[in-house]
Amino acid sequence: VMILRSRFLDARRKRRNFNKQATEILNEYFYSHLSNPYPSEEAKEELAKKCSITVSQVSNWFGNKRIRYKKNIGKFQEEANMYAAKTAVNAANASAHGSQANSPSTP
Amino acid sequence: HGAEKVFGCNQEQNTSGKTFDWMKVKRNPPKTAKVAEYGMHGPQNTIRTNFTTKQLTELEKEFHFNKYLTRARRVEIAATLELNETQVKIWFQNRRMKQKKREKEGLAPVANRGSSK
DNA sequence: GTTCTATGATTGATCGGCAA
DNA sequence: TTTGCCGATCAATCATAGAA
Repeated sequence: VMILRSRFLDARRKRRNFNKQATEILNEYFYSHLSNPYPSEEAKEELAKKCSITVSQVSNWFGNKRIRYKKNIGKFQEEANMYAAKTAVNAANASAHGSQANSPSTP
Repeated sequence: HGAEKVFGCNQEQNTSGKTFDWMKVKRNPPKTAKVAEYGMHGPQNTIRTNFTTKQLTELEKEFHFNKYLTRARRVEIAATLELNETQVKIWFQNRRMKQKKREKEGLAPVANRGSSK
C-alpha cells in the first residue's frame, strides 16, 4: 500500500489556527445557540465578517464543533459553562437598561 | 417570528449540560458495497470508500469533459473504474458542489485581515 | 527533539426538499 | 411513484500547530 496519498496533499497543509478573538466569537455563538447550533447562511456571513474568515471556514468550524462536542460532551462541559455564563451576562446587560452604545469588541 | 420571548427571569433555561436532538443525530451506515453476500460481517465494508488515485484521476478527467453524466456514461465509467453507479453519481454531485464553492471563494477573498503568520 | 492532543480542511456518503 | 440534483451536514481521516 504505497498510498499515493500525496495525490492532494496541499491545501490541507499549512493550516493556521484562527485568532483567539475569532474563536471567542464562534464559541459564543455556538454555546448561546447550543439547542440548535446551526447558523443560517446570513448568520454565517455575519460571523465570517466578524471573525475575518470565510463563510466556508465558519461552516467547517461549526461542523467540527458539533461533531466533536457530541462525541464527548463531558470534555466541553467546562467550556460550555463558561460561555453560558458569559452569554447570560451579555443578555443581562442588554435587557437591563436599554443602553446599547457599547461595542465590547474591536479595540 | 424571531427572538424567543423574554427570557432570563425564571425557569432554569440553562442550556449547558443538556442533550439536544442534534447531539443524538446518527447517520445510517453507508450502503455502499455488497454486505449481504456470503455471511461476512467483518469490520470492513459499510465504511467510507477510499478511491484510488487512478479512479480519481479518471473521474476528474471526465468531469472536465462533462459536469453532468448521462446514464450511459455513468454505467461506462462505473464499470471501468469498478465502482457502483451510485458512487460515480455521488462523486459528480460532490465534485460540482466543490467547484461551485471554489468559484464562490475565488471571487471575494479580498479584505485580508489580520492573518497571523 | 519527541509524543500526544487540539483543530482546520477534505471528502465519500446521508438527509430532507424539490423538480422532472 | 421513482430518480437525480442541490444544499447542508455528517463522520472519519489527514496533516499540522501547539502543548506536555
